[in-house]
Amino acid sequence: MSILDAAADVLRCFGPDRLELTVTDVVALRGAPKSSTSRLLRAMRDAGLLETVGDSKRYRPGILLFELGQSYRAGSTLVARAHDVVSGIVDRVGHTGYVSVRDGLDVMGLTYVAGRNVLRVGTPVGRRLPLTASATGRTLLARLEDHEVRALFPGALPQPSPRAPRTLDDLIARLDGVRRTGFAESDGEANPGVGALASAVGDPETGEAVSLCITYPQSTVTVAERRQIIDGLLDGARSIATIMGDVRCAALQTASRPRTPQDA
Amino acid sequence: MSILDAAADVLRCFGPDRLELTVTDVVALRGAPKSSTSRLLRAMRDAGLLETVGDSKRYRPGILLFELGQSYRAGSTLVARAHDVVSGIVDRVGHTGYVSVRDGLDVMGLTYVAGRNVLRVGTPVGRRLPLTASATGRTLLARLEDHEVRALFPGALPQPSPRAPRTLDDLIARLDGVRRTGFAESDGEANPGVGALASAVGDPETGEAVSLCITYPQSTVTVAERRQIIDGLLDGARSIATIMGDVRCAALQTASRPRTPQDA
DNA sequence: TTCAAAGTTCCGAATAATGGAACTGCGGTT
DNA sequence: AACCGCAGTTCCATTATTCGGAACTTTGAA
Repeated sequence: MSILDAAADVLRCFGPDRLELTVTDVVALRGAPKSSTSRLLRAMRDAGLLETVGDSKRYRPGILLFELGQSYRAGSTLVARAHDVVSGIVDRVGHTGYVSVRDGLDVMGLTYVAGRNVLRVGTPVGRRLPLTASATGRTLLARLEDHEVRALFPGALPQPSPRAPRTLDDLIARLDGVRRTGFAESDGEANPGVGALASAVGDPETGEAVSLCITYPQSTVTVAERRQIIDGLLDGARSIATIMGDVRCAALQTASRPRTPQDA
Repeated sequence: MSILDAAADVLRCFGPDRLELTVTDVVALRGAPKSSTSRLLRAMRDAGLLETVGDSKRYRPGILLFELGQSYRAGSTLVARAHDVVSGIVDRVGHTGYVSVRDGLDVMGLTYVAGRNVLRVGTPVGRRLPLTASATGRTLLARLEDHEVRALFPGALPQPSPRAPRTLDDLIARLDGVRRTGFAESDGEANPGVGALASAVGDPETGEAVSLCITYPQSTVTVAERRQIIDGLLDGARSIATIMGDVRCAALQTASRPRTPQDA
């Protein structure tokens, strides 16, 4: 194993729940000898990948990584366009929106637009959601072929919530719904009481795909608003798909005018 | 030079203007042999530090770095507190605010709160501003001893704008003003037509320090608003300083009631 | 098809990484 | 004060990686 892999491995030890790590923490998490770990962490600090908190002992990701994280977002015009669309919908309906991408079996929030409403859904930026149990995740899965989806889940489906799809066949059926209607809906799956509507677009050039999502406390959303959100998402996804030449965009399957509200 | 330093060096080649890089780009930027560079970039990709765009050729920072960048912010309760304070001021005055930290001779935006006003200042998150030519930078410099400031600038001062301090003595005089009044003001320095007010606090425990800043188009700010912003910043900085036990906070020097508006 | 530029692979030489053991520094305890 | 235990660091010979020049392959344009 190269020291680079080891370094990346160390970086992966950090997370929302592990913001700072000591040498022994990393030893416990990775099982590497402590001499190597001690040297590695110091080398990473000297290189600027990590910082020591205060004088010493505890390490955390360096500001260099923060800076690069920013350019990760900026690097994608697809993300920027999606963000603009979501932003417009948020302005109209007042609910919170965000843009996210698939990473492995999770979906990760990239950008966030706070709504005007008093009851707001917290920022999902940098947070992971299970791919199968979120509207946003299913819109991204719906862009894959069924056999690709099956290949992603060789074992049992993760079951983070009772309302999430239980079996692979269950999931595939819902993905089919997403492909027909152009959007996906979550009904308090990832967070109880929180609903979400989402639609995905991709850039065939680079292969990247993002999901546009609006979330809201389920108690506060009206039927008319739901309709408005769906229309906004579909129109937005469609316009981006047209610009980028994304033929796989599910929203394109949907005629621009009439649409039957149908679970997806 | 260890491969870790080389890798960090490569990461530093990315920036707002250089979102994607090829092997030859990196060769040109770092002067390293292209065989080594080719291998290095691939190793970094295999480790997950970089991603290749589309199928190949161009590299950009990986999602791992984005994720870590998020926890950089979340790791600091000081940043969170500062963000809350700034957020409150933004709610009251409608202008844009942000929280930033010093990194070398620059100041870097960490969080951003968009104002309600039509004329908004764009997001500075992940952006660098020169330390000497920004309100935010000078509040952070004012926390250092004069000799430490002199040590930071062995050569001539960077002169990004005609309104920025020209000489070291000039700068030190202004820092003294910051220490007395508790805040710093920028008068179209970093961006023409854009004013800013800032105040800094630190956490003596960890040694980290952040600057709270409100920016606005100079044409739209009234005298009363300016007063309101300054009061908000000073009160906020003072309350955080009290919680954290930061005796060096310049805002503490200022009595809670009367204050003479004075450039800083 | 040809060509130049960009990228990759190969190689021995040079360098850096490894992990066990010994060492240091720091609290807390007897 | 001396002792203990824990976290972290340093040392060392061994081992494995990395290095950069040159040769090779791929790419994209003419």
